[in-house]
Amino acid sequence: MAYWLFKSEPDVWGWDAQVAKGDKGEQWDGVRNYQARNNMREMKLGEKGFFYHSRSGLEIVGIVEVCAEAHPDTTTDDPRWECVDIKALRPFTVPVSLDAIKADERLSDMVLVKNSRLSVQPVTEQEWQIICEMGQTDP
DNA sequence: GCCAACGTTGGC
DNA sequence: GCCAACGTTGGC
Repeated sequence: MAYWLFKSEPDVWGWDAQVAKGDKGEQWDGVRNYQARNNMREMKLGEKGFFYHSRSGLEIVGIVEVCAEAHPDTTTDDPRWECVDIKALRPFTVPVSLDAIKADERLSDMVLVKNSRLSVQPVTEQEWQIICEMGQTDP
């Protein structure tokens, strides 16, 4: 069981928008980066990920679940781009800020810290546990 | 809003 | 296949 992290600008597509889609979820479209796409191809039904607000949020605000595996991105005719569907699972009791993540030595290898530009990224099980604890939320 | 870092494109 | 130019992302 792998864990993931999805980044989005809250002004464009935030947690509230994701929650509003309910259990059907929504495709994570618009990704035009091979690394991010490859990560989505790896995702299996039922795997979980963090939902992170970039730019004007800079914090992890909730947990999402993959509810459809990789399929063509319907927002483009270019067959190279695929995406998964995700649905909101539960919000964090306490959002976990980028500052808090950077301040924790155990999280210094996180992709979020090392490669801030990757919008869909893997999270290790250890990182998953630590961050859920920080957010006072069930993993 | 700025700009560094990174990814992609395209001419050679 | 290299690399300069360009576009985008995202922290600050």
